[in-house]
Amino acid sequence: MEEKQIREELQYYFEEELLEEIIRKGIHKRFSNEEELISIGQPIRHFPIVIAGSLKVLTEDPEQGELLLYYLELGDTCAMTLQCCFGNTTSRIRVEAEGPTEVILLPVQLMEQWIVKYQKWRRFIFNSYYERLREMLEAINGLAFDNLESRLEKYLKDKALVKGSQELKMTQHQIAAELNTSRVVISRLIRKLESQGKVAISRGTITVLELRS
DNA sequence: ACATTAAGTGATT
DNA sequence: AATCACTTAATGT
Repeated sequence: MEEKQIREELQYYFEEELLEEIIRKGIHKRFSNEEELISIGQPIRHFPIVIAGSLKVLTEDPEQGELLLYYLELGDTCAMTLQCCFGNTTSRIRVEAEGPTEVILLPVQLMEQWIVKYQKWRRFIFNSYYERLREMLEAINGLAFDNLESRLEKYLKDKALVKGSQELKMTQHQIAAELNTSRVVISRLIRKLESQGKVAISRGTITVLELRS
């Protein structure tokens, strides 16, 4: 993607001068599907702004597996990463490309400068915090109040929206991992959804038939 | 044809 | 809802 396109994607979020700085100081990078941007325990030097595709953010426990928290799409940035910029702590989360994705990586030192310098940046950051917190709450609500069946349903619909396609090319094993459950359980629930006409299944792909959220 | 990997299932906790 | 143990089916070499 060229500079001109980057401007187009981001111009609604930032003022001209800031946009200029983002383009000049940011590193434009492409990631392929499943590629890892940030892993747990890693010190953060850059933070990402998504300009195409999407990222997924997960927590992980070496013993207990992983859990999907939320997605980052166009114009989103990662609150957990922002936290690391201020606190100088290491990452508590893992970030991975969901399909081919393009991001702009900005050095963390710019964060504090820009907070002071640009009003729009300030708003952008606070807004990001709010959005991420809201999504996280949603994830917690799911864990606390939903059974696995409705969690799975939400997960599939969400995934279809993020991917922009109801054809999900992924194994039940992968689905199970992101919901932190076992493949066998997913297999049974998915067959149930199939019998309800909500999804269609074949080896390696699952098609979400009812796309309404 | 054979090996590997994905998915389905009954029984048990 | 998790785990085990096993089967069946699809795909790769």
